[in-house]
Amino acid sequence: MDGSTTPPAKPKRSRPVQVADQIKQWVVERDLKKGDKLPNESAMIELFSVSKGTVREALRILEAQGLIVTKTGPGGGSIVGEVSANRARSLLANYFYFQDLSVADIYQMRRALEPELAASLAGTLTEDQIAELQGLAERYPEPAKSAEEEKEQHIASLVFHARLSEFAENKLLGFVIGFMANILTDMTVYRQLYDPPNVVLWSKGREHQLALVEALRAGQAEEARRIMASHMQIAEELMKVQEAHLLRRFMGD
Amino acid sequence: MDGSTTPPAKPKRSRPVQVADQIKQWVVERDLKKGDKLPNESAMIELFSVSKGTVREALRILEAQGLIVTKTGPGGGSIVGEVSANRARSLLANYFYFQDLSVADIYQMRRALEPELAASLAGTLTEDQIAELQGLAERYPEPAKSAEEEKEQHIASLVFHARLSEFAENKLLGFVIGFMANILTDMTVYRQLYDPPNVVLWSKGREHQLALVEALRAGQAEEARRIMASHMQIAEELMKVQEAHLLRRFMGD
DNA sequence: CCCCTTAATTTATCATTATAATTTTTTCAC
DNA sequence: GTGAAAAAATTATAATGATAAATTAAGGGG
Repeated sequence: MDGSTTPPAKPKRSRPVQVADQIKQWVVERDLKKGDKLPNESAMIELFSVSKGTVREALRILEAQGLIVTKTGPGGGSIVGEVSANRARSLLANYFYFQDLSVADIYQMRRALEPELAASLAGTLTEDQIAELQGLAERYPEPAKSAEEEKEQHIASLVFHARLSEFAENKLLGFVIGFMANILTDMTVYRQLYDPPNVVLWSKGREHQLALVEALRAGQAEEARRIMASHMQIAEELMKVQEAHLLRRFMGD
Repeated sequence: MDGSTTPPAKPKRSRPVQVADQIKQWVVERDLKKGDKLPNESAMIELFSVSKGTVREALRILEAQGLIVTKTGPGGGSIVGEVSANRARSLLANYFYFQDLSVADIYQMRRALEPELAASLAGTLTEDQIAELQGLAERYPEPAKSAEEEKEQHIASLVFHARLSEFAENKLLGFVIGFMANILTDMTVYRQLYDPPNVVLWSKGREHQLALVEALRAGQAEEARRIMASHMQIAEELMKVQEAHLLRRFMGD
């Protein structure tokens, strides 16, 4: 009798999910990298002894997670595809769709992280990167004349921060900051325009960004940290006027 | 009216992906909440004019993202299911699988965030929560006698931090800290045991946790922040001896 | 009233066929 | 020989139908 051969603890997992897990395992065991090929559909059908539909559902699962990319044609099939930052942000945004984040929550994080990023970036950027940041910071030399224009400027400012986060050597730090910039951009794009432009805050924000670029170029870590810290205060004041709850949408890809 | 209003710019998206997007839109438009039912398979086949296989692949995509849960039987079908923290962590871990995080990276984040969490938690916890934390902190009253035992203690300490993160009112802050605790736990479970127990560091770590619980109970935010900050220094020293690169695995669910 | 069996409903899986998209190979003009 | 167009081969994509499995509800003794 083979009564002791415990049928796995979770018979609840559907076959497509099981197959998806097997494929993942297959990839990890062989330490496959970004472009490496997986067996084609018919091979997987034999390999896992399941039907075509099941294999396809498994492949869609892995595709949804960003782990594979599938192409038709000769030499086609599925290949390992590293998860893009964009996809990771979308998937994470789905989680926070249900969590009721507030502007205050996001700024509590930004206050803690953005100065840290600024400090760790000081002196590590190439001249090209510095120039790009400077270009972003200088993009709107005049104060906003309308609420619409202020919105544009606000988004441009967030692009500055997003770009900065991509330069981070610490990928975790970079991802989290970029994710927040994304949320705030999203929120800004879809918000109602009811606030008059605040010229004073705009002006301070711009000065901060330019000063920050200088500090980064000069490799002054602590100065960069200090500037970013006050910049966060300004930015928070600009956002605080908006409603407290947000992110009631699914993000795109 | 039929759906011919959108033959959009991207014919590259496969039909299952398109259907998945349509379902998401369907859900968002109606502002459906956690347990709400979606149309069943055959209804969707009619609704979107696609085959059964296509609908099922779309459902697997949404399921993989944690957005729906599907059950068989009468009254079964798919329902909206809020994305669990666990699933979100898994999906994000897939991203960092390709990113080569180091222990130093994680601790740069922890140094910035854990003290902030501690401070914001001071005075906000119930007596039950405090008691639970104290129980976790007191779990190993004796220094580790073997490397194996130290590993257990280390993991217990991470459980303490993970639990703390769940109490956070700021869900973003809580998620990120919990995610890091997860990675470190994972890393600790699978690492080689080659370091002798470090009694001094262990002792300091334990004192920190107990003192932290006291500060949280007393509502002393700045004291809590200070304690957590030094605790992070200790913890980092304990981890630094391990290899710099990690997370070369897919996480479970 | 309770427990067991049966039925009804819905998803899960499999099998087969046809179609679409790509790439490779061949062919043919020059 | 070269190069471009046509044909063939390969692979995923999509549709359809049939059967299995799971779950709930209903019915029928006891």
